[in-house]
Amino acid sequence: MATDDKTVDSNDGAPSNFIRHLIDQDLASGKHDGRVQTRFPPEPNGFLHIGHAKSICLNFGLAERYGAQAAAACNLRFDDTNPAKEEQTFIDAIQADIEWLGFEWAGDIRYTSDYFVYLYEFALQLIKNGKAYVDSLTPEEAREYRGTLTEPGKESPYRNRSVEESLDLFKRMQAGEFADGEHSLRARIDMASPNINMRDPVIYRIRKLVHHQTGDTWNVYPMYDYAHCISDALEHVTHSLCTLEFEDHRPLYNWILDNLEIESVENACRELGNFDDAPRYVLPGQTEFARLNINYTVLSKRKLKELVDLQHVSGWDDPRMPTISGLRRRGYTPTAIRHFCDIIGMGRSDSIVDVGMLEHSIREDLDATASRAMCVLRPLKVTLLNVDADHEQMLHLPKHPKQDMGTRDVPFGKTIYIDQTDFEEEPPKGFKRLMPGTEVRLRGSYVIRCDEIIKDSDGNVVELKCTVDLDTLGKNPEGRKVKGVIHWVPAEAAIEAEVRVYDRLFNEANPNDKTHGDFKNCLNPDSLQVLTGCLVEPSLASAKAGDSFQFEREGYYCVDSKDSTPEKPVFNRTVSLRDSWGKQQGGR
RNA sequence: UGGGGUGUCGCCAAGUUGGUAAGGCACGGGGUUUUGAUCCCCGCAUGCGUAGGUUCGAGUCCUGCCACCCCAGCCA
Repeated sequence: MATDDKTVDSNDGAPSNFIRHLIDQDLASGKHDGRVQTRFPPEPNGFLHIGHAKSICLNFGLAERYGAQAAAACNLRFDDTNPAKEEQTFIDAIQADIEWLGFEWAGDIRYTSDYFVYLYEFALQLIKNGKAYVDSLTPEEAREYRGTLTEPGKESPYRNRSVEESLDLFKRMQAGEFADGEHSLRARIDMASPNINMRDPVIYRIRKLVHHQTGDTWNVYPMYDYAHCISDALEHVTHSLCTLEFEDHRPLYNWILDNLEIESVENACRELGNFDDAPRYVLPGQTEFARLNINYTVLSKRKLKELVDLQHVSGWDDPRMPTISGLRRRGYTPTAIRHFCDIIGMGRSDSIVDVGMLEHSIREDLDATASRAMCVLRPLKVTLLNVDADHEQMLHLPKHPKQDMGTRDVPFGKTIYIDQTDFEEEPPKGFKRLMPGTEVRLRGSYVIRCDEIIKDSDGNVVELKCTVDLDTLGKNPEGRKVKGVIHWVPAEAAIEAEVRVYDRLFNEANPNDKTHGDFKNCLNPDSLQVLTGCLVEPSLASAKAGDSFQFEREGYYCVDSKDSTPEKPVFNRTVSLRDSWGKQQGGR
């Protein structure tokens, strides 16, 4: 372990970052008494995507990293303050995704709604202390009073309403006496603040809805800015990490906590069992980092939801989606996703990560772990002239070229299939596969020579007749070099399969760029190519849903977890192999 | 003269008291190879948005300028 290495941690290869520096400083100064408490706070209004994975890896990763030297842990808290948009199904999916990624949250799952009673009591306290008031402006009026980016806002005529009246109105708001939008609870801060978030922000609104966790208990629901900081405080979080767009909210985050009676927050935290062993109570602090952007994809819940709703994809878990569940179904592994999150780093500048980084991560993992197999995508029949029709020979091919993963059986006989693209009657320069009169190696088998081409009436090549050099199994032919190696499957034993070849969902590097108009204009019409009649080697008969393989010379594929059956197997292409030949030929 | 941020290689990104630009991806060139894969070598910023200043010395300090991002939901 290179202890003198300042930039790269030998544990995971992740570069250091400003958040780790911050925590190191806080640990050194004793600010939080040696504790590191983070939290991952998703709103259950959609599926998690790779951008959330960055946050998950950050928050849970920090807990893992500092677990040895500090009392470090990461909570999972569903930020469920808006019953209009949230659903239990999303809660279940989010939980499953985090577990799949291999992270463990501390203790029970938390919900902001667990704290509704405290939040309500604190609101009463703010009102009593003159820090909040019930406003009765309509939402439209409130917008007008708020001012603009360059002009200050105006104070609401209800701003100086008595504490008693606000108290009464707020209680009646919760009692259900008013309709949505009739009143709101606002923090009394500064309508002239250059930071719009500080212009008496609404902290409670009326929402007469059934909540997925609390049912019909509440008629008022807290706003994010109010609920989030307090929830962090109640969980005794030390470092509250969020994305850059919340930077302007930090003053409000601090204002709320600073204007609450600290003993009451402390007591609530203790009551919840989150402040038992720490030597003293310390308020959390917010730190922001840049959210993830990846080219050729879109990472906004709103846009992903739109693709699902408009059926441009089959669902949140469509293998083309950058959601955790989509990537999982595509064949991505937790290892690859976590490695990706490590290598992209953590910064504060807006950036767009090359999707090649993601592809590199999964290739790296699958190259090391996936069993090899042969699959012919576009079959071309090959009859071996000097092999008897009843010839039966079992070949035992290694599952992996470098690691000892055992072998797989592939029968060899008179008739086989190769891929149409591995034969060219008029080959381009540099082509080293099968050509008329030339030889090529059948992977794991013999060298064959093409003697005859059979075509149909349209001139299409439909069959090749070849001769086998019987003295080339496991050894090179004498006196000559055979450069090409192509994959094949036995005609009799091969299994027919459907292969779904996925490509990037968008054709433009930045679908979010307004110059393209709506992002859906950038959709790649060829993002899914369904190939039927593909032939896979018989060893794949035992493949289970989700199993990954490298189809040699093609790419990494996995058994589709939804549509594949033993009778009709379906494979998804996770990612192609790197292809310098294809690139040289002008392919992507 | 609204506020808050960010600018280091094509893309990410280290760079912690100023001491003479890590690493990864991509790309290019070689080698090994029964996967045109993997793997292994080599190459890839006299330069850190820009113009000045301080200093023996600046990506790191100071000043001005420029570009880009975020904020006017009773969304998060």
